[in-house]
Amino acid sequence: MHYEDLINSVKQRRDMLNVTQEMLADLSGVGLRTLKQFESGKGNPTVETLQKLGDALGLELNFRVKNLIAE
Amino acid sequence: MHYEDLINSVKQRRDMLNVTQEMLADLSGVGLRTLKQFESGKGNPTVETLQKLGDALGLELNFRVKNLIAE
DNA sequence: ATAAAAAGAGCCATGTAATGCACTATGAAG
DNA sequence: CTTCATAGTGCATTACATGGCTCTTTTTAT
Repeated sequence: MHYEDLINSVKQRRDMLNVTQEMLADLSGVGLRTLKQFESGKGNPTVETLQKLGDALGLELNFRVKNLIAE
Repeated sequence: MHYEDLINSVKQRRDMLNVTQEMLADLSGVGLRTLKQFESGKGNPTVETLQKLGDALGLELNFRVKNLIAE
């Protein structure tokens, strides 16, 4: 999963739940500015930021073994 | 997946591949100091750092929808 | 027991993530 | 076209992640 996929996971999930950036910022405890930067692809967030967002959205961050065959 | 699970994913995978911290630091392009901090649970790495480590170990970072029932 | 390898920690400099505030851009509804 | 909600950007500040160096601790092998 590339970085953009992480971004899209958050965006899509947020849209699916009908939550605005402002609401998600409040719910997750992540600053609105930080969330905006993340979603617009500008940042290099820390794992803590990702986990806060994930927690608020019911997503969990994990490492998966890559499938080398079906890239 | 909690933060410790991310750490353990890297440690276990590194051990499985018989790679030292020093080797992984070189392979991934992550500083040895940073890797040591991460594995010893001290840090709050950026997603870039996690992805570099993942790339070198054949792991990919992703968001999964949480299963609320079987926590 | 001891030596070598690997892992962890302190110190420090540099870069940048996080954040608030104010402003702009985009988009939808009237 | 205007208005309102939502999303994106510039700027400045603070906090901390990164990474090299050195030293200590732990683990492993002989």
